[in-house]
Formats: sequence, structure tokens, C-alpha cells
Amino acid sequence: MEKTFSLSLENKIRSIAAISQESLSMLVQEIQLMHISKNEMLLTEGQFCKHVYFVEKGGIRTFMHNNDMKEINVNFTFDNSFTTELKSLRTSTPSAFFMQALEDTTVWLFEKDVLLALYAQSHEISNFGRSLLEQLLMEQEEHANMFKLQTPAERYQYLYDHQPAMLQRISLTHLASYLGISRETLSRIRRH
Amino acid sequence: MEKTFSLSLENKIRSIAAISQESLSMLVQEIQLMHISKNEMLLTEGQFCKHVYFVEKGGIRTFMHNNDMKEINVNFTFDNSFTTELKSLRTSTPSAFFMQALEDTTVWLFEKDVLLALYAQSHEISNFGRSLLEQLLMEQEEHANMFKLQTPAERYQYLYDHQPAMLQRISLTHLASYLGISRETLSRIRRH
DNA sequence: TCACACCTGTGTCAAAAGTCACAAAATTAG
DNA sequence: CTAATTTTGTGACTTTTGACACAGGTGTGA
Repeated sequence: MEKTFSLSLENKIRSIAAISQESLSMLVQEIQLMHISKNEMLLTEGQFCKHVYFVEKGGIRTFMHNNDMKEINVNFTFDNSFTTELKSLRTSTPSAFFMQALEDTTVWLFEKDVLLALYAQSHEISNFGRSLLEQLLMEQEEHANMFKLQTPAERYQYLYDHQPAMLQRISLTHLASYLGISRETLSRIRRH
Repeated sequence: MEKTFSLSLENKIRSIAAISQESLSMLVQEIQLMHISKNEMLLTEGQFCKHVYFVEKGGIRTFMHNNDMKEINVNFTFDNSFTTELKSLRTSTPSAFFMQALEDTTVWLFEKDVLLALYAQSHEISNFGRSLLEQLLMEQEEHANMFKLQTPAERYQYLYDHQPAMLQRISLTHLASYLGISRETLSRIRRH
């Protein structure tokens, strides 16, 4: 662990909510920088998630096991994005999910208890927390609607159009379960 | 429109976040009560959503049209629950969704601009806003995971086990698109 | 209470996706 | 650089789901 100025993090925070230099300093004062290597776990099933994560560079997949013990990916987080396991974080229960680095990854850790204290001290930080949640919820709703409105081929096309960079960094195997289809079907969709 | 004391609303707010009597009063001071009859629209596609809704009694479905202009239900909200169209509310864009009463329904309206002002005045109200979002996000994540982890029959069984009251109030036709399957398939699943 | 609209169940068939098996290609580790 | 491992592509077959058609049931409003 170390700590260094991060312009990309500062820009990201400012893009989510207007914030003064003072509040920004408070927010990033106690965060920790962490490097994790490809395939290492950021969070394991059963652990308590105590942080909000900001992926500065690299990629994280969030997955769980289904009834057949197959891995099902539920989220991918790449450069300059926030993520967490909200249910575990919020309710202080063991995580049902794993979080694993897809590449060598640099992550800033925002500790839950520190954040809660900061919310009480600064309206700006409180607004930032709420805006971040709003953004995550809108993304999640959009993703959920993909499953109801579109066929598997359309879901793939949607990512192809809206998140082309993601497709370069996620293996077909991992992408398939994220789209709710089998590896073979995705391979055949991609062929055209 | 009228205004009346609502114990169920007060209890709901307190269950989401600890709040003093003073902050609670501020929060409910300007909200409006609205009755809408079965099949009436609470929000129409293209309108700007300007409120967070609390359904005191009754039921609301949120739906949109797919490519074939078929109605796809994306959410149901019944007694004692909050809902809104977050994307429209948050980004001040026209709603992509319709919201319609499934039954004669009583709704409290929380105006967006009033809420934003209150967030700046009271840490407790600000915390309530964040907690409500956290809760909505956890529900949404759980719902999205249903589609990746479970078969249509398992998804129906899940609702049967976790939200039995909902199944009594939603028509099979509406439920089918919510579960991402055809009306006929749901009918056959339900037969056993 | 009667007519009409809407909702639900079901049979038949077609289309889509899953499963299994295995080969080819790509990536990784030593 | 090479062997081992992992990932991807594909064929054959099975299972699941969707689409269409239509009958029977339910509810609603005039």
C-alpha cells in the first residue's frame, strides 16, 4: 500500500458531483492505494466488504457461483470507475460475490466507516456519495432492462456499440455468463 | 390533491434511516397526496419525471415498449414502497418509461427540487436519500442477478417464495414480460 | 344481466439456445 | 522456444422457449 496524487481520481470525483478543493482533500485524505496482480482476488465470497473501490487502471470482474457451481459474472469494472459489493458493505454481511483482477490493477480503497464520518462532516461529500449511487443505479437499471428488451444477439451488439473497449478486455468465456448465454452461443453470435 | 398524516409513510422513512422528528417534519412538510384510479397513468413516456413517489396503498407498474411495440414491464411497486424514474429525474430528460396504476392507488409526491434543498439543510435527510438509493440499488442488483443465475421456472419460484403477495396482484400477462418470458411459457410453468 | 373486451390455458409446430464432444488457436509458464 | 494450459470455434443432437391459433373463463360497464 502507498499513497500518491491521482489526477484521474480527482477528475472522476468532480465529474460525479461539484466539490470544493477542501472537501475533495478530506475525501481523498485517508484513502489507500493497492496494486493487485492479474487473477488475484480483491474480495472473496464470505468476506465482509468494507470498502468502496475506485479502479484507477486495470479491470475487476465480480462473479458468483450458480447452482451448478459454474461461475457467473455479474459486473466488470475498468479504468476510472467506482465499484463495490453494496449488499455486504451496507448490511455488514458476508459477500455472496468474488471480485477478481482481470489484469494487473491499481485500486484506491475508500473505507466505509471513514466515508460515513465524512458524510456527516461535509454536505458536498454527502452529495457525492448520493450522486455516485444514483449513477450506479442508473447503470444497473439499464443493464437489467437489456435482458428484458433484447435478444442475446442484440445484447452483444449493444455492448459492441456502447462499450467496444470492454469487449477487447473480457474473454468470451467471461462475457457469455454476463450476457446470460452459453459460451458456444456467444461464439456463434460473434461469428455473425 | 390533499394532505393528511400518514403513519405508514413515517414508519417507512424511519425504517430506511434514523431521523429526528424535526427532520422528518421538514421532509414531509411539502409533499402532496394524490389519488389515481386503476389504469390511469402516473407518468407517460416523454414526460419529465420530477418526483420521487411513495405508494401508500395500491400498485404501480413501470413499463416501456420494445422494438415490436410490445409492453415490457420493468418494475412493480406496491403498498409502502418508494419508486421513481431515476434517469429522467436525475438527468432532466424525457422518461423512456410509462408508470400506470394497477389498482386504485394513493401516492405521496416528493418534489425533486424540494428534496435537493432539504439535502443541503439536513444531514439526516441527506442520509435518508442516500439510504433509499442504496436500498433501491440492492433490489435492482438482486433482480438483475435473477436473470443470470436462474431459469424462467426458477425465477417464478423465487417470486413465489419471496414475494407471494405480489403474485396475487399482478396479472400473468404483466408478470411474464417482467420475468423475461412469454405469456404462454409462464402459464405452463405455473401449471407445474 | 348481457355483451364485449380482456385474460388465461393449451395444442401444434418452428425457432432458439443449451449440451456434449472434440479440434484448432492462442496464451502462459518454465 | 517449447510444452502445457486455457480459450475459442464448430458439428450433431437435445431441450427449452416462442409463435400462432383458438377455446373457455373472468371481469367490467352500459
